[in-house]
Amino acid sequence: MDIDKVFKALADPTRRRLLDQLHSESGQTLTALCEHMDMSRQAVTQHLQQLEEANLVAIVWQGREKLHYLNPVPLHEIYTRWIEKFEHGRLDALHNLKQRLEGDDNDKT
Amino acid sequence: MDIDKVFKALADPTRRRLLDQLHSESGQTLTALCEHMDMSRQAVTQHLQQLEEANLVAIVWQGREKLHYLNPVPLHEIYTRWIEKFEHGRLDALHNLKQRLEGDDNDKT
DNA sequence: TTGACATGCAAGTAAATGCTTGCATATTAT
DNA sequence: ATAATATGCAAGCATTTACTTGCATGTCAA
Repeated sequence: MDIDKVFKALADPTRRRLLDQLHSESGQTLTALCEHMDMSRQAVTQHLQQLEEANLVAIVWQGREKLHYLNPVPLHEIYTRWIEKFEHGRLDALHNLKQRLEGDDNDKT
Repeated sequence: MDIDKVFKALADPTRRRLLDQLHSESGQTLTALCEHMDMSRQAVTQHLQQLEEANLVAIVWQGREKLHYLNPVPLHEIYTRWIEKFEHGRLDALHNLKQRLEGDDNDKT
Protein backbone atom coordinates (compact mmCIF):
# COMPACT_ATOMS: atom_id res chain seq x y z
CA MET A 1 0.00 0.00 0.00
CA ASP A 2 1.56 3.24 -1.20
CA ILE A 3 0.36 5.73 1.38
CA ASP A 4 1.90 8.60 -0.57
CA LYS A 5 -0.38 7.93 -3.52
CA VAL A 6 -3.36 7.94 -1.19
CA PHE A 7 -2.44 11.31 0.30
CA LYS A 8 -1.74 12.76 -3.14
CA ALA A 9 -5.04 11.42 -4.45
CA LEU A 10 -6.90 13.04 -1.58
CA ALA A 11 -5.12 16.37 -2.08
CA ASP A 12 -7.39 17.44 -4.92
CA PRO A 13 -10.92 18.76 -4.28
CA THR A 14 -12.24 17.28 -7.53
CA ARG A 15 -11.07 13.82 -6.53
CA ARG A 16 -12.57 14.18 -3.08
CA ARG A 17 -15.82 15.18 -4.74
CA LEU A 18 -15.67 12.07 -6.88
CA LEU A 19 -15.26 9.96 -3.76
CA ASP A 20 -18.28 11.73 -2.32
CA GLN A 21 -20.28 10.94 -5.44
CA LEU A 22 -19.36 7.29 -5.18
CA HIS A 23 -20.23 7.34 -1.52
CA SER A 24 -23.70 8.65 -2.25
CA GLU A 25 -24.21 6.14 -5.05
CA SER A 26 -22.03 3.14 -5.63
CA GLY A 27 -21.15 1.60 -8.99
CA GLN A 28 -21.56 4.67 -11.18
CA THR A 29 -20.26 4.68 -14.72
CA LEU A 30 -17.72 7.17 -16.01
CA THR A 31 -20.31 9.22 -17.90
CA ALA A 32 -22.59 9.26 -14.87
CA LEU A 33 -19.77 10.66 -12.77
CA CYS A 34 -18.95 13.20 -15.48
CA GLU A 35 -22.43 14.66 -15.30
CA HIS A 36 -21.72 16.11 -11.85
CA MET A 37 -18.36 17.52 -12.85
CA ASP A 38 -17.69 20.75 -14.67
CA MET A 39 -14.83 19.56 -16.85
CA SER A 40 -14.09 17.30 -19.79
CA ARG A 41 -14.54 13.55 -19.60
CA GLN A 42 -10.80 13.08 -19.99
CA ALA A 43 -10.09 15.24 -16.97
CA VAL A 44 -12.47 13.11 -14.91
CA THR A 45 -10.90 9.93 -16.29
CA GLN A 46 -7.48 11.11 -15.22
CA HIS A 47 -8.70 11.92 -11.72
CA LEU A 48 -10.34 8.51 -11.46
CA GLN A 49 -7.12 6.86 -12.59
CA GLN A 50 -5.28 8.46 -9.72
CA LEU A 51 -7.97 7.33 -7.33
CA GLU A 52 -7.67 3.83 -8.74
CA GLU A 53 -3.87 3.82 -8.43
CA ALA A 54 -4.30 4.86 -4.81
CA ASN A 55 -6.69 1.94 -4.41
CA LEU A 56 -9.42 4.28 -3.28
CA VAL A 57 -11.62 3.25 -6.19
CA ALA A 58 -12.05 -0.16 -7.75
CA ILE A 59 -13.15 -0.66 -11.34
CA VAL A 60 -15.49 -3.30 -12.72
CA TRP A 61 -16.00 -3.56 -16.47
CA GLN A 62 -19.48 -4.41 -17.61
CA GLY A 63 -19.56 -4.53 -21.39
CA ARG A 64 -18.56 -1.09 -22.59
CA GLU A 65 -19.40 0.44 -19.25
CA LYS A 66 -16.88 1.08 -16.53
CA LEU A 67 -18.34 0.86 -13.05
CA HIS A 68 -16.65 2.57 -10.12
CA TYR A 69 -16.70 1.36 -6.55
CA LEU A 70 -15.32 3.03 -3.50
CA ASN A 71 -12.74 1.18 -1.44
CA PRO A 72 -12.53 2.67 2.06
CA VAL A 73 -9.54 0.58 3.15
CA PRO A 74 -6.82 3.13 2.31
CA LEU A 75 -8.73 5.76 4.28
CA HIS A 76 -8.74 3.46 7.22
CA GLU A 77 -5.03 2.97 6.72
CA ILE A 78 -4.49 6.71 6.92
CA TYR A 79 -6.42 6.74 10.12
CA THR A 80 -4.43 4.02 11.84
CA ARG A 81 -1.06 5.14 10.52
CA TRP A 82 -1.48 8.87 10.81
CA ILE A 83 -4.42 10.20 12.71
CA GLU A 84 -4.68 7.78 15.60
CA LYS A 85 -0.99 8.26 16.27
CA PHE A 86 -1.32 12.03 16.62
CA GLU A 87 -4.67 11.74 18.32
CA HIS A 88 -2.84 10.08 21.13
CA GLY A 89 -2.24 12.87 23.62
CA ARG A 90 -4.24 15.33 21.56
CA LEU A 91 -5.54 17.18 24.58
CA ASP A 92 -2.13 17.17 26.23
CA ALA A 93 -0.51 18.68 23.17
CA LEU A 94 -3.12 21.43 23.01
CA HIS A 95 -2.80 22.07 26.69
CA ASN A 96 0.97 22.37 26.51
CA LEU A 97 0.77 24.64 23.49
CA LYS A 98 -1.78 26.86 25.19
CA GLN A 99 0.36 27.09 28.30
CA ARG A 100 3.39 27.95 26.25
CA LEU A 101 1.53 30.66 24.35
CA GLU A 102 0.07 32.16 27.48
CA GLY A 103 3.38 32.06 29.28
CA ASP A 104 4.92 33.90 26.40
CA ASP A 105 2.51 36.80 26.45
CA ASN A 106 1.67 37.22 30.11
CA ASP A 107 2.03 35.47 33.42
CA LYS A 108 -1.49 34.18 33.71
CA THR A 109 -1.88 31.25 36.09
CA MET B 1 -10.79 25.65 8.81
CA ASP B 2 -9.66 25.20 5.21
CA ILE B 3 -9.72 21.43 4.81
CA ASP B 4 -8.19 21.71 1.35
CA LYS B 5 -5.04 23.29 2.75
CA VAL B 6 -4.78 20.47 5.26
CA PHE B 7 -5.05 17.78 2.58
CA LYS B 8 -2.56 19.61 0.36
CA ALA B 9 -0.16 20.04 3.26
CA LEU B 10 -0.33 16.32 3.99
CA ALA B 11 0.22 15.40 0.35
CA ASP B 12 3.98 15.88 0.53
CA PRO B 13 6.25 13.25 2.13
CA THR B 14 8.69 15.87 3.40
CA ARG B 15 5.92 17.68 5.24
CA ARG B 16 4.64 14.44 6.73
CA ARG B 17 8.17 13.75 7.87
CA LEU B 18 8.32 17.15 9.52
CA LEU B 19 5.11 16.37 11.37
CA ASP B 20 6.68 13.11 12.48
CA GLN B 21 9.73 14.97 13.73
CA LEU B 22 7.56 17.31 15.74
CA HIS B 23 5.62 14.37 17.06
CA SER B 24 8.77 12.73 18.33
CA GLU B 25 10.01 15.99 19.85
CA SER B 26 7.88 19.04 20.37
CA GLY B 27 9.02 22.65 20.16
CA GLN B 28 11.96 22.21 17.83
CA THR B 29 13.60 25.22 16.19
CA LEU B 30 13.88 25.64 12.44
CA THR B 31 17.57 24.72 12.38
CA ALA B 32 16.92 21.67 14.53
CA LEU B 33 14.31 20.47 12.06
CA CYS B 34 16.63 21.20 9.16
CA GLU B 35 19.24 18.83 10.54
CA HIS B 36 17.03 15.84 9.75
CA MET B 37 16.18 17.03 6.27
CA ASP B 38 18.30 16.68 3.17
CA MET B 39 17.53 20.04 1.60
CA SER B 40 18.21 23.74 2.07
CA ARG B 41 16.88 25.64 5.06
CA GLN B 42 14.66 27.68 2.77
CA ALA B 43 13.00 24.58 1.40
CA VAL B 44 12.22 23.44 4.94
CA THR B 45 10.95 26.92 5.83
CA GLN B 46 8.57 26.83 2.90
CA HIS B 47 7.26 23.42 3.88
CA LEU B 48 6.74 24.59 7.45
CA GLN B 49 4.89 27.64 6.19
CA GLN B 50 2.42 25.42 4.41
CA LEU B 51 1.99 23.32 7.52
CA GLU B 52 1.40 26.50 9.49
CA GLU B 53 -1.16 27.79 6.98
CA ALA B 54 -2.95 24.47 7.28
CA ASN B 55 -2.90 24.96 11.04
CA LEU B 56 -1.07 21.71 11.51
CA VAL B 57 1.86 23.48 13.10
CA ALA B 58 1.87 26.44 15.47
CA ILE B 59 4.81 28.81 15.80
CA VAL B 60 6.13 30.41 18.96
CA TRP B 61 8.91 32.98 18.72
CA GLN B 62 11.50 32.91 21.45
CA GLY B 63 14.07 35.60 20.80
CA ARG B 64 15.69 34.80 17.50
CA GLU B 65 14.49 31.22 17.65
CA LYS B 66 11.31 29.95 16.05
CA LEU B 67 9.76 27.05 17.93
CA HIS B 68 7.40 24.67 16.18
CA TYR B 69 4.51 22.85 17.81
CA LEU B 70 2.23 20.26 16.34
CA ASN B 71 -1.50 20.91 16.30
CA PRO B 72 -3.43 17.66 15.84
CA VAL B 73 -6.84 19.32 15.52
CA PRO B 74 -6.94 19.48 11.70
CA LEU B 75 -6.06 15.78 11.56
CA HIS B 76 -8.96 15.07 13.82
CA GLU B 77 -11.12 17.18 11.53
CA ILE B 78 -10.11 15.04 8.58
CA TYR B 79 -11.08 12.01 10.55
CA THR B 80 -14.56 13.21 11.47
CA ARG B 81 -15.29 14.80 8.10
CA TRP B 82 -13.76 12.22 5.82
CA ILE B 83 -12.71 8.94 7.31
CA GLU B 84 -15.46 8.25 9.79
CA LYS B 85 -18.02 8.92 7.09
CA PHE B 86 -16.57 6.32 4.74
CA GLU B 87 -15.73 3.98 7.59
CA HIS B 88 -19.42 3.72 8.16
CA GLY B 89 -20.41 0.62 6.29
CA ARG B 90 -16.82 -0.24 5.45
CA LEU B 91 -17.42 -3.95 5.66
CA ASP B 92 -20.64 -3.66 3.73
CA ALA B 93 -18.95 -1.81 0.92
CA LEU B 94 -16.24 -4.42 0.69
CA HIS B 95 -18.79 -7.18 0.80
CA ASN B 96 -20.83 -5.65 -2.00
CA LEU B 97 -17.76 -5.07 -4.12
CA LYS B 98 -16.64 -8.66 -3.64
CA GLN B 99 -20.05 -9.97 -4.58
CA ARG B 100 -20.14 -7.81 -7.66
CA LEU B 101 -16.70 -8.99 -8.74
CA GLU B 102 -17.60 -12.61 -8.20
CA GLY B 103 -20.92 -12.21 -9.92
CA ASP B 104 -19.11 -10.79 -12.91
CA ASP B 105 -16.89 -13.82 -13.37
CA ASN B 106 -19.15 -16.69 -12.40
CA ASP B 107 -22.61 -17.34 -11.04
CA LYS B 108 -21.69 -18.09 -7.48
CA THR B 109 -24.56 -17.62 -5.02
C1' DT C 1 30.37 47.00 19.50
C1' DT C 2 31.43 43.54 16.64
C1' DG C 3 30.91 38.95 15.04
C1' DA C 4 28.33 34.77 14.97
C1' DC C 5 23.90 32.76 14.78
C1' DA C 6 18.78 32.20 13.50
C1' DT C 7 15.79 33.45 10.40
C1' DG C 8 13.28 36.14 6.42
C1' DC C 9 12.63 37.80 1.69
C1' DA C 10 12.66 37.34 -3.25
C1' DA C 11 13.88 35.95 -7.78
C1' DG C 12 14.79 32.07 -10.77
C1' DT C 13 14.15 27.23 -12.50
C1' DA C 14 12.95 22.43 -13.45
C1' DA C 15 9.47 19.22 -12.84
C1' DA C 16 4.81 17.94 -11.72
C1' DT C 17 -0.13 18.79 -12.16
C1' DG C 18 -4.72 19.69 -14.07
C1' DC C 19 -6.90 20.29 -18.02
C1' DT C 20 -8.06 20.38 -23.10
C1' DT C 21 -8.54 18.71 -27.81
C1' DG C 22 -8.49 15.33 -31.54
C1' DC C 23 -8.62 10.87 -32.92
C1' DA C 24 -8.96 5.69 -32.12
C1' DT C 25 -11.33 1.50 -30.37
C1' DA C 26 -14.79 -1.47 -28.65
C1' DT C 27 -19.63 -2.50 -27.48
C1' DT C 28 -24.57 -2.09 -27.98
C1' DA C 29 -28.89 -1.04 -30.52
C1' DT C 30 -31.58 -0.31 -34.81
C1' DA D 1 -24.35 -3.43 -41.45
C1' DT D 2 -24.44 0.92 -39.60
C1' DA D 3 -24.91 4.35 -36.28
C1' DA D 4 -24.77 5.73 -31.63
C1' DT D 5 -22.65 5.11 -27.20
C1' DA D 6 -18.83 4.44 -23.73
C1' DT D 7 -14.41 4.72 -23.22
C1' DG D 8 -9.07 4.95 -24.19
C1' DC D 9 -4.75 7.06 -25.88
C1' DA D 10 -1.61 10.77 -26.54
C1' DA D 11 0.15 15.26 -27.43
C1' DG D 12 0.06 20.05 -25.94
C1' DC D 13 -0.34 23.88 -22.66
C1' DA D 14 -0.81 26.86 -18.56
C1' DT D 15 -0.29 26.83 -13.76
C1' DT D 16 1.51 25.22 -9.57
C1' DT D 17 5.04 23.12 -6.84
C1' DA D 18 9.47 22.09 -4.78
C1' DC D 19 13.69 23.64 -4.54
C1' DT D 20 17.93 26.64 -4.90
C1' DT D 21 20.83 30.69 -4.35
C1' DG D 22 22.02 35.32 -2.79
C1' DC D 23 21.30 38.88 0.16
C1' DA D 24 18.93 41.28 4.18
C1' DT D 25 17.47 41.60 9.03
C1' DG D 26 17.26 40.86 13.81
C1' DT D 27 19.16 38.77 18.18
C1' DC D 28 22.61 37.09 21.30
C1' DA D 29 27.29 36.67 23.19
C1' DA D 30 32.27 37.93 23.77
